Amino acid sequence: MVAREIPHIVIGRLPLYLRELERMAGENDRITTSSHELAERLGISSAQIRKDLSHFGEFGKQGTGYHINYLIERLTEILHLTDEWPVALVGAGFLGHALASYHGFQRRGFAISCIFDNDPAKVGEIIDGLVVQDTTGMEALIQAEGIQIAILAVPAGVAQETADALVAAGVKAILSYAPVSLTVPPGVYFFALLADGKPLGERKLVVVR
Amino acid sequence: MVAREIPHIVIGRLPLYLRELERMAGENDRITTSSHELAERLGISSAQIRKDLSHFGEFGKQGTGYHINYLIERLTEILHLTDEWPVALVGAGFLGHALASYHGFQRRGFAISCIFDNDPAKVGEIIDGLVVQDTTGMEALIQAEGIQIAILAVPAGVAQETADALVAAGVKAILSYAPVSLTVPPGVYFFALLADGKPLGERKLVVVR
DNA sequence: CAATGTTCGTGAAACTTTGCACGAATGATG
DNA sequence: CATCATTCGTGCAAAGTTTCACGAACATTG
Repeated sequence: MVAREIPHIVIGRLPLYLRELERMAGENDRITTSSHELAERLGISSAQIRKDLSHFGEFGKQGTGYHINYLIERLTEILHLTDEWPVALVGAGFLGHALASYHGFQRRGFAISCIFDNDPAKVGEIIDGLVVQDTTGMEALIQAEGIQIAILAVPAGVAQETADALVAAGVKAILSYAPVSLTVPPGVYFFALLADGKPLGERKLVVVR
Repeated sequence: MVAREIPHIVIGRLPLYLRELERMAGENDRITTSSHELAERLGISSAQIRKDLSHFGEFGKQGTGYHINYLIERLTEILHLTDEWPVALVGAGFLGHALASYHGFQRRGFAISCIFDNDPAKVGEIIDGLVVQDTTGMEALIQAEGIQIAILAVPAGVAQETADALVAAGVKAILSYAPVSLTVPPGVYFFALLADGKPLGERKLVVVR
C-alpha cells in the first residue's frame, strides 16, 4: 500500500536494505531471501522490514519471501539511484585529491562536477579533468548550477564555516571528511541522498548511513 | 532528576550541545545562555534541551539560564571526555598518513596507539612515532589491548571485511573514512564516544554525529 | 491432494520520543 | 519591595515508531 506520507525514518533504512541485498546478490545461488534473513543480517526485526517495504508496495510473496534482484530494482527506483547528481568538492589538499581521483561515487550517480580551494597555489590546478576554482565564487556557482550535494575535505578549522557557506548556497547534503563534527540546520544531511517521488526541484534528500 | 535508564537518543544529543556550548564560550563576553538560545542555534526545541539535561541533574537557574562553562564541564564529565581512549588506525595509505599526523583527535582524549596495514611495503614504516603493523595480528592485538575505538582508512573494497574483523576483536566504535557505507551490528557505532557512568569494561559507547 | 510449514502484509497494541504548558525560582526595574 | 519579565524543570498529552500476532497465500512433503 503506497501511503501518502512516508516516514523519514523508513526512507532512511532503505539504503541499508539495498546494500545488504546487493551483498546477497553477490553470493552464489541466491535468488530469494526473506524478511527474517534480511533482519537477522542487519540486526533489526523482520516485522520492521516488512512494514517498511509495505509503504511502497507489495514486493514479496507469501511462502517464498522476496526476489532479491527484483527488490534491488524496486529500491533503486524508489531511492532514485538511477539519477545523476552533480557534486561539489571543497578542498583540494591531500584528501581532496584522493577523493577526486576516486570514482566510486560516480558508480552511484554522484559525479564531482566542480572543485574549490581557497589556496591560490591550488587554484587553476587540474585534477581529474576539472580546474580547481577559488572559493570566492563558490556560493554563486553552486547556486547557479543548482548543486545540492557537496563533499567537504577541508581542514578542521574552516570546516564549519565552509559547511555554513555551502548550506547558504543551497546545498542539501554534505559528506564531510573533515575530522570534526559539524552542525547543520535541520533539512540538511550528512551523507545523504535521494528522493521521495517529487519533481527534481523539490526533492527531499534523505540520509544514507 | 537522575533517572536509572537514560534514553540512548538523549545521550546522542549531548555532544551536539557540548559543541555548540564550546562555540558560545569562544564568543566574547558570553557567560550564560538559555535553553531557548541553544535550541535556536541547533534547530531543535528548547523543551527538548531542558528535558534532556534534566536526566542528569539540574544545571540551570530559573530566570538566568545555564552557565556556559559550568554546563560544558558537566557534559564533559557525563560524556567521559576527560578519559584517554586508545585508538587503532587501520590503513596506512594516503589518508591513514594524514590522520596519523593530525592531532585533533588527541585533544579530545583519542590517541592513535597503533597503526595497521596489510601492505608488506608499509609494514614496519614509522608514522608519527608508531610502527605500522601487519593486519595479520590485528585482532589479537586489539583484543589484548582492549581497544574499543578504531579509525578506518582502508580502500572501499576491504572496508566491510575490515570493519567486521574490528567488531569481532571487540571494537565498539568505528570512525570510517572509507568512501562506502558499512553495516555494523547494533551496539557498534560510527564515530562514537563515551560513557554513562559504568566501569570502564562495560561502558556503552554513544554516537556522536 | 491433504496436511504441514513458511512467509508476507497489516491492524492494533505497546512503547518511545517530542512538545506543550504551567508552577516556581530568579533577576531587573522603578 | 512590588511588579514584571525571564527561564528552568517537569507532568501530561500528542505524535511517532516498533513490535505483536494473525489471516491469507504459497511451497513442500508424503
